[in-house]
Amino acid sequence: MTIDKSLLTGSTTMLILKLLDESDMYGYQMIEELRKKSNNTFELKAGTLYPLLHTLEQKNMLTSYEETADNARVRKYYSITKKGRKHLSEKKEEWKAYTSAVNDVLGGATFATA
Amino acid sequence: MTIDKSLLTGSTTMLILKLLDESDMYGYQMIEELRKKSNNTFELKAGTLYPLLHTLEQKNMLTSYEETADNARVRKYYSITKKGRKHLSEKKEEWKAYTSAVNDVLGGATFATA
DNA sequence: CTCCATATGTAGATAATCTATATAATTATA
DNA sequence: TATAATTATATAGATTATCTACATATGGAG
Repeated sequence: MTIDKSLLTGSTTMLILKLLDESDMYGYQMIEELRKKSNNTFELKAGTLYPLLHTLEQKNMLTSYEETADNARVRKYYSITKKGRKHLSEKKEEWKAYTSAVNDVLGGATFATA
Repeated sequence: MTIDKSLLTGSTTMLILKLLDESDMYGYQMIEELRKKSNNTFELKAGTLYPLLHTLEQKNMLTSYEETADNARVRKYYSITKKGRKHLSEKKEEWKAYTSAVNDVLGGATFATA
């Protein structure tokens, strides 16, 4: 298997797809969810997320629809597609291979469990 | 602890420092070592490595010296400094925190061990 | 002698993310 | 009720890491 060179910088895409694999969400909600699930490690910026969502939609990994919340505020929900799920699955494999390789260099099994 | 935003793209620096933490090496050797230790996952390019080594030397994380090999070829060896070791230690902590956070989002303990 | 591996290096391109800025509605606060 | 903070989406421009491509030169194999 070939590791995508952009995996390091591209892990944000994987995380977004993972969130949407669990349920449809709107942008602002993704930022909050990512922050919570990672124990405040990820503070994804709006300026990073929205262009990324637009790109993923163009690539047919996501579809979107607008929905009016109780308070009459309009939110844009995103839904993962079959193509998006396939991409997520591939990225997860790459992530495992990459972290495993880094841990090998950092000292093998002794490091990862330290 | 705050996670360095450039950790994703910056893991190459950590890996280079780790190699030099074990023994002095010259550039070409680092590429080979990284490839071997990672089971061919990392194919670091010369165009990535050499400018990176120069930058790390400027930042006093490394020092260098030239040595003539048996075959009369001159090699430029790099040695890690105290400052470099401190930086490596910090990067390793960030790496652990980051991968842990990603794995949390990807499904917690069930993912990492799957 | 020619080709390949070794060895170091720079320039320019690409891509991911960030900061800064913009807009606007809702909710909380004084 | 005015004002500030939060919610919500969006774009432009800057930064940075890495890559590809190119340049140079030596040593060893055929």
